[in-house]
Amino acid sequence: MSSGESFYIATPIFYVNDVPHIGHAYTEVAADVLARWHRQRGDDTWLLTGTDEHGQKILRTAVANNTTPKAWADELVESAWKPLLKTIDIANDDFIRTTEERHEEGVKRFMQKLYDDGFIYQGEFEGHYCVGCEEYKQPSDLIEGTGEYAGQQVCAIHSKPVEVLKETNYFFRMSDFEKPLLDLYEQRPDFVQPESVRNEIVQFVKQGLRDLSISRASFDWGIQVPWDDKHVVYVWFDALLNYITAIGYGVDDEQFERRWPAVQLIGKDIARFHAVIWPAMLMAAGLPVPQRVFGHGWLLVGGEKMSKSKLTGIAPQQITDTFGSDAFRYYFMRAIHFGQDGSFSWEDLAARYQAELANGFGNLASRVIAMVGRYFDGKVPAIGERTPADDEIRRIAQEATDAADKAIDQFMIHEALAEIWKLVDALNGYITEQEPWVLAKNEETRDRLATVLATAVHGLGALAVLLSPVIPNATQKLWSALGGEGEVREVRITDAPLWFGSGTITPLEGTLFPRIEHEASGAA
RNA sequence: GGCUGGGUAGCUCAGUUGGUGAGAGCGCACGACUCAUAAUCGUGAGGUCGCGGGUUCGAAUCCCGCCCCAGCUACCA
Repeated sequence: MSSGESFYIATPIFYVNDVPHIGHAYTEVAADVLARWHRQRGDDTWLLTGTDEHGQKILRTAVANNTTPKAWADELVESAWKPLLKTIDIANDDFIRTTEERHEEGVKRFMQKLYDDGFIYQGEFEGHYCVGCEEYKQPSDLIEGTGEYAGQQVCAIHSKPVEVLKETNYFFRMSDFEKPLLDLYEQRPDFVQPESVRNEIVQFVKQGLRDLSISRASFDWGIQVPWDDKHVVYVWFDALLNYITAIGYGVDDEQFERRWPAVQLIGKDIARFHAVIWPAMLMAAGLPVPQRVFGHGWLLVGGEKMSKSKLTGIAPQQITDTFGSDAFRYYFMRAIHFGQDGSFSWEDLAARYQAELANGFGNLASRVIAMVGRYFDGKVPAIGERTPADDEIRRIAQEATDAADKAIDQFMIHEALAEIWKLVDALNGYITEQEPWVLAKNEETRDRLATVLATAVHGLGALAVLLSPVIPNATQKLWSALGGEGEVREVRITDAPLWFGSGTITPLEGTLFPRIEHEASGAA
């Protein structure tokens, strides 16, 4: 694609009360890979992530921990969430917290506008309130009572009748947007992706939309409704707005115009909020809807959805401690068809690490670098007369670059990697067939040896550039070893197959991906 | 119940608008090679394409029914 375009990509913001697990990390890595790729394509790229810090749940846990919600959130942001980004090498451009002033002011501005324009009205929210749970229950959470409560609907947790309570709330006229939303899905089939998520959303909206209660008066940990200080904004309404408050909605028009609309990467479980409520809010405010909302699948552990409530959550650090962040990033991007659910297992992770990263890519770098060192004292030789085999390597490098770039455009990260890996395999095969160690035995084939090794070095350089968005650390090491100039992450993707470095090779310290001796499975 | 996906080699998965003997990677077996991280390269074995019907000259691919798995069915995020 052409360069210089704006590419603003946002991840969902973390609910601070959650415990970071590989699901969070997965979304972040995917967004980061896309962002890094676009940067290397020369696009005007911006990656946003952050934290969602309001709501009753946080207030409660803060109180339970004898602290204030703000202090509680501060603690979690510093101890859990920012470290997570570091653990997996996320190069985000901004980090927004919903307790920041820029966000709170933006939310108030947005609310006021919708209120002034008649999209918000006061109404009565009626719900089934369970005193035990201290919250409203959905009809589906209720069960038929037994014993003394026979015939009544009772809370499934406390087995006691729920009270029907009314609360005066502010409502957003979401029902007004049923038709516009359906038109949007119709006119822009790729607005919600992948197809499976889109179908769910379309079906849902076709069933009809109700207005949305967007304020709460029963607690105060949230952003005040500008015209009524007894109410705070419903957390989701507040949280969704981070995508625009972070880029200067209402205060920095230049920045806003430059970035918006965003590409939004989410887990499919929150597709409804991002593909229904969020665009409806934007339409009400007269703003463009996101460029695209992409809902990726879940990580399945042992065939089940990994979740916070079940104990299947795995901390990213468990993996990076053993395999490193590059391997973490590579594994999840390669092994899982982006958009679909994918299974995670320690066995698969270890197997792919070994077969693909260590034996495939890492070893390729080792053997090439070793031979240049041995046969040419580390000086990358000049290419002589080329044979069809040499040209074929160039062709594959070019093809991998084009195909990967195309795949990234469609968010098919796994496919981009598969395309790039064709070059890894081709180079390993090329070296085996050309037998440079045989050529080295005879002075008459010295020129041929030079051409073969130079071709291999150039291929490795292309790989360093192409894989940089996914495995930034190993590729930088390789790039430096090959004598590449500057930072590999600053080399244009399209220049990958055109790198014909002829400098001096500095042997790697150790290997790119060292073998990992057994007991790799930290958790059985 | 309704809706959305999925059920293809031991494992993880590809299979466009139906068409030459159903594919890849890993794993496994055998062979080649030795530059390299006991790495690499080649060859091979392995499948009633969930089940039962139907349409068709021909279906993993279309239609009907059924079974199994997962998710969604809105205001906790």
